[in-house]
Amino acid sequence: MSEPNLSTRQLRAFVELAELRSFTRAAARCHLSQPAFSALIRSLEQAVGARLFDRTTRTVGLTPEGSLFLDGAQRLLQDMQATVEDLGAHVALRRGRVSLAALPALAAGWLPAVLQEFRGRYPDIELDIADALSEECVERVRAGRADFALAAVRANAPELATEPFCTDRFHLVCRRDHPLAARRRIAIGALAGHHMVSLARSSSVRQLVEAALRPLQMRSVMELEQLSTVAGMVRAGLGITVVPSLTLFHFEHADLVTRPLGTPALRREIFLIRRSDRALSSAAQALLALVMRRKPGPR
Amino acid sequence: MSEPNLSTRQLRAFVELAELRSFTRAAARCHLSQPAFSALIRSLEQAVGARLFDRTTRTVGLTPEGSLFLDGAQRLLQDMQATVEDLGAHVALRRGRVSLAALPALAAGWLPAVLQEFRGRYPDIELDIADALSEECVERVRAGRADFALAAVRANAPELATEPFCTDRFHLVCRRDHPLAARRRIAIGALAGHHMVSLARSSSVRQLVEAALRPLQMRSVMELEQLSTVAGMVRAGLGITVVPSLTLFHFEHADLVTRPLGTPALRREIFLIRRSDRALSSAAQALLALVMRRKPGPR
DNA sequence: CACACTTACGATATTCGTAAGGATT
DNA sequence: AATCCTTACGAATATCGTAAGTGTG
Repeated sequence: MSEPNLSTRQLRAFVELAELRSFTRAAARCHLSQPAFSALIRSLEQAVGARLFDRTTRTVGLTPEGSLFLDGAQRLLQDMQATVEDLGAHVALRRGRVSLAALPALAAGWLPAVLQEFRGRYPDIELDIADALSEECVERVRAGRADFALAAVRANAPELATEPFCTDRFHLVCRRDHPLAARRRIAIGALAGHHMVSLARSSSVRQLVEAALRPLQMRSVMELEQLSTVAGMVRAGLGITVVPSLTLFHFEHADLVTRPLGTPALRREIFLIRRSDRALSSAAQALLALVMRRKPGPR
Repeated sequence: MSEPNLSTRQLRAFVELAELRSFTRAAARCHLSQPAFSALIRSLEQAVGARLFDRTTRTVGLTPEGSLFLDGAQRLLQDMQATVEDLGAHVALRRGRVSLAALPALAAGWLPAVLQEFRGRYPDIELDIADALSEECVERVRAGRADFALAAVRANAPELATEPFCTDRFHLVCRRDHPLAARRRIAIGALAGHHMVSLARSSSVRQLVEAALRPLQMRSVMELEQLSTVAGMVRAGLGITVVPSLTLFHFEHADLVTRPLGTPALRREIFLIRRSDRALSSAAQALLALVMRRKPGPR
């Protein structure tokens, strides 16, 4: 009853014929022989159940019903073209949106250069970046608010997939004039007895550091929130600290030195979290590809 | 480049699959075998140049691009259906508009019953009726402001076609106590010497009456605009008048009698005027058919 | 008779359904 | 093993182009 089977070819043929008022010329524009074009128009008229053209052998003109249909046909063609082009723009990465959640350590130090390259390549794709702690990163992916995430924990929800992304070595940071600064590699035990400046106990870095140092205990524990504060403390000679390599940019200062920690190396793992039940959009795929290609190497 | 050839079948298949998330069930709804349905979806994906579904063997879901396209596909289908239905409504005379221009004599006396029948049959078709003198009737058709017209003149424009519609006998109207009222048929010559009440010289009725009576001259000529005024004058005994039969309803009064005039009958012809270069809309065709069927017979 | 659309018809392409294949639960 | 989608393939259908037909100026 209400399921006419029309094709864009029919509609385009109709519009061309309405404008050119000549089967011969309209057929040429549609790259069809004139009889085939004639049949196409006939099939359209049959599909919509109305005679759309009055053909005398000498002249072709729209019927009143045809005039009525012309508006709709043009609108439909335009809408269809716009819809398909919009889709194409997304596929071709000329448009779109990608959302990424990442640990602040990654978001501040490593990510900006990646995003700059991404924006240079796909200037019209919107970037939605969240710097969040690992748990919130995972939650954002789970809730669909992020296409994928880089976090320091594995996801345990069934609809989420976790894969290793990179490893992050722990480093000792101390003043250049500190005794430990003389060594190139430092074993964990060497930290014993030194004053430590540390982040708040809730921070994942702190938890990982504590776990790595165990059973060593820290001396003069602090509860700082910001790594830049830690850096200030260390620079002032209040102690040493241990941080993952991705955060070392906070400590780039002439008075400070950084040394890899542990043999074998002490490290934490960063994971890539994504939904397993939903494909990534083209834009997200593109960002993911770039992220993987510019993955930080082991340092 | 920008001419994707989509069909409504593809769009409908796409929407069904997006909703049912099952090739098997969606194929059934589309009355297709499952492999044929699968091919249909594949052809759509190829046409728009994007993968729209993610198929694992166990589950089917839209890709992000597919979600994007779903809105457009649904909108397109709905618009197409509405457009075709609107066209169908016009063809089926459930909707539309017809414009008719007719002489006041026809518009007042004969037309109302015709329109009433038309409206009874096609209650939702808008009627645009103009009562106008013959020249304006023709002009309205020429300008496209009327689909067709009933007038007392032939059209001479090349894009207009004129065909006879009906003939309109002239009648004498006089008081019942007038000497002429005694006769059943009255020759033209019998009018000589009687006082005449007449319309303005510009009226077509007046011109036709004068031509018909020639070389007889009228006595006590008046310049009235309205036939109802003429009727009043005749009733008052100021004279007799001659009018075409279609206007006789103005003179239906107990004191008045009407008599056919002339042997052979004195008559004017009413013509149907329409454009020859443009077809009539379905609504106009329907009204025309009814008008022809209820054509006034010779009286 | 020249032009423009329609009809006729054989050739080509597309689309269909059945049957077999492959992957996942 | 059962389910679901894809691939394979012969058959039915649709569409195409050439050529002949028809009506009009």
